[in-house]
Amino acid sequence: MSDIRVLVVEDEPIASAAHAAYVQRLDGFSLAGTAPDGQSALRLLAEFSAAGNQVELVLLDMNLPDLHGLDIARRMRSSGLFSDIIAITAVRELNIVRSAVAIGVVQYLIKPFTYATFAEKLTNYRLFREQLASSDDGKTKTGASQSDVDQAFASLRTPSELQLPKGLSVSTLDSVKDFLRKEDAAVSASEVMDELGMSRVTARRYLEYLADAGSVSRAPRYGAPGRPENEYRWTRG
Amino acid sequence: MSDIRVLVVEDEPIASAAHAAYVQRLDGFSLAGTAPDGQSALRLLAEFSAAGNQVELVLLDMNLPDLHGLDIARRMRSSGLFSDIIAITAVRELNIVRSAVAIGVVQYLIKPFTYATFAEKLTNYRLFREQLASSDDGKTKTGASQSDVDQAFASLRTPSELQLPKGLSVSTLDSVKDFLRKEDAAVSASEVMDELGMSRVTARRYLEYLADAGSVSRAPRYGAPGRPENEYRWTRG
DNA sequence: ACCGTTGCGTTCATATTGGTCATGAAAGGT
DNA sequence: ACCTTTCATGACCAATATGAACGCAACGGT
Repeated sequence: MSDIRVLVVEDEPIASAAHAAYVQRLDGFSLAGTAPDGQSALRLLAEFSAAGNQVELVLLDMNLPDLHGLDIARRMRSSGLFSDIIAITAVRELNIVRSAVAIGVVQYLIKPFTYATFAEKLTNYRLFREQLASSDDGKTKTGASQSDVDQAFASLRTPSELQLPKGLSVSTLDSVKDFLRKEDAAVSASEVMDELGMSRVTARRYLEYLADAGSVSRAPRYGAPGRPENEYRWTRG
Repeated sequence: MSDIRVLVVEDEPIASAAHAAYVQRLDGFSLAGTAPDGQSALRLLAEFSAAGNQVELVLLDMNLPDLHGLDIARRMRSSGLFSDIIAITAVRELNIVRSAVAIGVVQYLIKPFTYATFAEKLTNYRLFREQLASSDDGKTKTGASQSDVDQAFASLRTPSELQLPKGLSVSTLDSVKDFLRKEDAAVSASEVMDELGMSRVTARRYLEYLADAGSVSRAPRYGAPGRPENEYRWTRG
């Protein structure tokens, strides 16, 4: 099966490069191009489409200099471009999620996100496509059943857990990530301990994992007596 | 919360009446109208929209005398109508499912279906909307997290309790659900075991199923030595 | 410069629970 | 009655947060 062609739409150069690198790193996907704003994204999509080289998936940042992501999606649909869309946003507004779903957004990523989260969403999307393709290749004359469709939709939600190192759990990692995203400032292990009600050792283990994974930066905090305390700051996005 | 306004688009009079009756029978939904073909559906939608009375959900048959369902959906998007769509079809073609998803079809029903199946899909959709509304009503300053969004998508796409997985029984599930609803606080598997007199394994299996189905939230309970115990809290209703 | 003080980093054993498997009982079909 | 299927159970091993103990790095006086 050929790769899924992906267009990355993102105005910040650093984030754009990161997302592009993520795509190339993932099996089953290939990068079709990148666009820094809505106009060029629409132009690129039209060009690819005219060349019979349709982009199948768009990673669409919702906050762009010229157009809002929802507007871009609407214009895509108006001009007959029906690529699938994964929305990426930093704003935490759930009410735009519904509008997004209505125009065919299949997944929703909240910045900043780790590579693991990114890979999970795209892999789910690929599984969704593969299930649709495999159950309908003409061999069975019965065709698709309701449960086939349900199963395909189910793979589009998020059960595919990534491989974490021994000793770490998904839900705890999520708690820590959510807390770090919420705090703009750098936080120490003790602060995470107090806020989430876990032990210092546990908090530090997860922060250290995130630091190794590159999602957070780690720096010592000087000025107070005692051994310097590490502080962690979210850097993804 | 006000009802979700639904438009039924279906050419066969008998089926149309049945679907309309189904909608009226369901809590949380009200029937906005019915249309026998694509043209009148589009006209009705435009009229409602102009009257500030936008239809929020369209039950769209894919095989209509004048237009294919996909075409209707495309024209809706082109004319700025962004109601959500549940597709209904008798043809068993999975490859059009992907196109349908790209234009914002949120669910897919294959004819013939029972009322139970119908109710399941619409209820999932309603829960999806409610979750988006509740997590974003301005009370929490943290905003939405990735897991909130994931949860909402899960309830949209998880086939819920109609076909129970092997090993689960309806009556036991009801006991567990009743107990969870009664308790406002989060409960652990052990507490369910003690209270309902079942084994821990059984209690955990049902709680885990409800967590996957999106009816309860699951979070580890920190603070005590030993492996953290999961606690479950009812989130529906 | 040196040294005691301070408080976090790091390691390890421990306490509990999560998860799986084979078993047993009960229900349903033939 | 016998067989098949289904669901709950107990026992097992694996997983994961905790607390204590020790080491380490900067601060602040001497």
